[in-house]
Amino acid sequence: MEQPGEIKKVSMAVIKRLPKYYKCLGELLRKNVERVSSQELSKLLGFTASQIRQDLNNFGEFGQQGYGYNVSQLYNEVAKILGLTTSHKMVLIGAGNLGQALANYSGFATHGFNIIAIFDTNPSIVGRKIRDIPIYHVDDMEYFINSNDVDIAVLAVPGDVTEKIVEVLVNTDIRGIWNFTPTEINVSNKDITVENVHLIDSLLTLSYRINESWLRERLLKQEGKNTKFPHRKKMSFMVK
Amino acid sequence: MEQPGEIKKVSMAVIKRLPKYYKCLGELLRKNVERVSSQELSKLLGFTASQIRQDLNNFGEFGQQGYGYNVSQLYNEVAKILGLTTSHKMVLIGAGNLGQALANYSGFATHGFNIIAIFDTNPSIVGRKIRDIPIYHVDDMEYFINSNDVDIAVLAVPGDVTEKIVEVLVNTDIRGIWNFTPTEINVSNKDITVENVHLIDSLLTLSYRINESWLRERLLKQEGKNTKFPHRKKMSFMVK
DNA sequence: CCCCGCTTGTTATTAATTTAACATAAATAT
DNA sequence: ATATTTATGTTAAATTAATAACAAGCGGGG
Repeated sequence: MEQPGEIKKVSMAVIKRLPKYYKCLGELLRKNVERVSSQELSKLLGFTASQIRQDLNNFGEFGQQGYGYNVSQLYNEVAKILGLTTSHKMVLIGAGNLGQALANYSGFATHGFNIIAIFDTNPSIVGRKIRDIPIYHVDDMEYFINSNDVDIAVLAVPGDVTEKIVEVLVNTDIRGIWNFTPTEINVSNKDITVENVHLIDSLLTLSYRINESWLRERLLKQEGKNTKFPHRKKMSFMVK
Repeated sequence: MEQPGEIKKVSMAVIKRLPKYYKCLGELLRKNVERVSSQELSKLLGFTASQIRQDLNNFGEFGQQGYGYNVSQLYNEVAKILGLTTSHKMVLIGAGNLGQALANYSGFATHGFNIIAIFDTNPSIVGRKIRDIPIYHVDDMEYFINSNDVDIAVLAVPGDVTEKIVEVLVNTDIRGIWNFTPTEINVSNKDITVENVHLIDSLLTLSYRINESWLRERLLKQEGKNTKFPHRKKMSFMVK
């Protein structure tokens, strides 16, 4: 069933839960809680105890029967899994509204993610600083990234220049792109990981769920799924 | 199998894809493409044609055999499903870095989401405006929301005041909360929908995936899953 | 020292989601 | 007209994820 050297792929569903574990364990640690069972975690997180045990077993055996998990140890293990043992250097690209907000936000640094430079094209801000972080011209970005061991590029530029920036980034040693632009990024055949933050999608999802109750009524009125929407009776000609 | 009046619940997996359909169809519409098949959509979106047909059939029969979908009609249907036929009034709570960035972002308005007021407690900004949007004191929020038919509250306050704000919001006619704070919101037994945007989670997920290759090596070195981490040999006593 | 209860890691079961298959109907070409 | 192609809506199969079940190991108490 399982080849000796083969490692089972961790599903995205599990990966998405890892930050929740990490944050929850961090809180327990700050409260000086020493041990925790999967059942206790279940109550705190809202996942089933079974799921928690199975999630963690993707990465190792961190607990002990009859005891549970040592909070401090498990926290450290999850931190390792998430790659938080070393700090990460980031550059921020785009110092518009969102970019400035990200630059000013101190929450990332507490987890070891530090913005060490900002890049923009606007001559009125290039040369200035945000919270001691220097703003350079985008033209200097490629050189800077390669010579400063930057891990992550935070992309907060307008959608229409995304492609141009990505073209530059794929020629650098960057490992990940945190993409706040509305443009989807496809980096094929490169070992660059992309994480998209599409705020509009999130808002539209919220809108759907707000609208859902009304939608149900509409569907009911139509007698369920068997309603036809014959959108055209006849069409003289058609453009491909 | 299916009761006459019963409506099958639309899964979250489907809902999360709706914005992608909406955006893709919008682009086709702007390019004056008149018709599109599930196969063509498949290429554009990266989902299988089968999945697209099944997703859409959750809401009705919008296509025609041998023809495909009329782009304009399908776009309008998806817009209806997402609740985008009427515009939405939003209030922004918290005019810090992120709040200001959100207030300045014009992208929401193009989809009919308008921030009509901002609330904060900082006396140095209360009374001022951002892009013509007035900033009021949080104390006036409850009254404002109820008397102005506000649909959505955008929450961009520090995590430690989230609870206080939510306590006020549940007493209003608000329909949805778009939560940018790191604090999870649980509105039990209320018809308020919450959408969380946890940026830190997103960053940690990115970090995991960047770290993944290294992690695989580590797991391999340990000979897969059979490695024990005996975290304690002996423990004299224990604090619950 | 030994038993009892607790809690893990893992296997089995169930549920959900995705993909494939196909019967059917419209559109186009002959 | 008629045949052929196209592409849907829907049912079936396969895959993936979540939950439940349980054997085995550790801790605590007598």
